[in-house]
Amino acid sequence: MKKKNSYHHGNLAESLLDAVDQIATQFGLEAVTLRACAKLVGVSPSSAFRHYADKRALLTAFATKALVQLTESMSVAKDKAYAEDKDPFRAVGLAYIEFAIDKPAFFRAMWREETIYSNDETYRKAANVLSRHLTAGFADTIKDLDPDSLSTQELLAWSSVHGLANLFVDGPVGTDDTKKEKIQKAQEMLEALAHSIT
Amino acid sequence: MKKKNSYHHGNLAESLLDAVDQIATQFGLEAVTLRACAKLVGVSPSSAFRHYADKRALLTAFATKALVQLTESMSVAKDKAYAEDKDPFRAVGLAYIEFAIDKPAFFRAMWREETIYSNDETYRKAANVLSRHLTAGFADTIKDLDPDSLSTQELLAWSSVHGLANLFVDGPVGTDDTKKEKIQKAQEMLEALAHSIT
DNA sequence: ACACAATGTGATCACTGTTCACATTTAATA
DNA sequence: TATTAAATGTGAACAGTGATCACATTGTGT
Repeated sequence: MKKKNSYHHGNLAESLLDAVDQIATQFGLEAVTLRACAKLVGVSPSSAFRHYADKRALLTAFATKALVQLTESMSVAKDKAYAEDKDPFRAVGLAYIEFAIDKPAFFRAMWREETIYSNDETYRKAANVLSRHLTAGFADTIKDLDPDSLSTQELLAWSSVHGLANLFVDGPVGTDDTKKEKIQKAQEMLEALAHSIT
Repeated sequence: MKKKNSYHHGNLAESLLDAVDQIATQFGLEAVTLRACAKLVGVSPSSAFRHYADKRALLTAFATKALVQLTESMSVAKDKAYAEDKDPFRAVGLAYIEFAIDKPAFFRAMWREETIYSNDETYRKAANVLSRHLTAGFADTIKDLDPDSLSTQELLAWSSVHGLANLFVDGPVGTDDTKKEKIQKAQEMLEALAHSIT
């Protein structure tokens, strides 16, 4: 990770994203400051603008990274489910919720329209990929006629999973629960949901 | 609404909440500024601190107001459903989603842990009342053994509704839809959900 | 009528995002 | 290799932000 000890940093764009993660994880997304990120990376505040037009652009890149990571998590979970001959639907749904629990900073940033440029091209592309992987994860349990538009079943599945993740991260559900207890609740919900969908 | 034209405003605490609503609705929650609120109300910036310890305290009050309003909306919808001999479950769920569509600023502020004092007493009280009304709205269609803890069915119901509301407000679902189209999707989802719960 | 609590003000502080002329380094070209 | 151009980092500045505090004004209870 560390490069030259001299004038040029070498990997500033990526390092700034790490700084955002670190600060957001520790103090919350609202506490993320360009200056704090710069200081954490060991660089002057203004240097950030060589890589990101805006603070908002930086957060957009961060949100994009979150989308990619979540997609990856779901993909892994799905493959694993297939390999172990388990239900991919439950696995993918659980991966979604687990991501939110494990990386709340990323999860929160992902869809926060007001703090990112949601029209940014790479962001939109990542969002589309995620959407595809979501429906693909459901593909074996849900009849999907049109892969480009969400069916009602898919919408129900996504909404439930997304809703529970949000209730865990920002809402009043599971506040005093351990991670295991949360996972337990999530599994129960997915169970009930699976019955209504299959 | 307008009071004296003199030194004392007369209703500053409440007026500031209106200002938050107005600014957040027009420019987004992130654009809400103490100074902008004060200016909108026609008062000096520092006067806000006589009524709210913090900017965060102001936003907490705003979130509390949102909780109360949503509770009221669901309550009305439930009563209406009973009066018209319709399914209260669908009515309450739809009210939740419709609130998010109609008042995104309130909806967003409601659960944003990072920008409010979620331990504030009146906030917690309002959150509890909402939680009760939610489960009460489901009461006729969902068997509820323990009214103090959410059953799996209730959790699924709340998650779905909350998730779709979030996907509409901040996420990638229904971005180009009219309100009617969103409502339509919501009803379809609730329909599918009702089948799995009853 | 008077004192006192409540409420609003203006000046001021540290901090934020952002800009810009400038410094330093790397890469490309001759 | 020597020289130039592009990329990248810097420091000083700017207006706008939340917050504080002594002070000004008004309302209330005795």
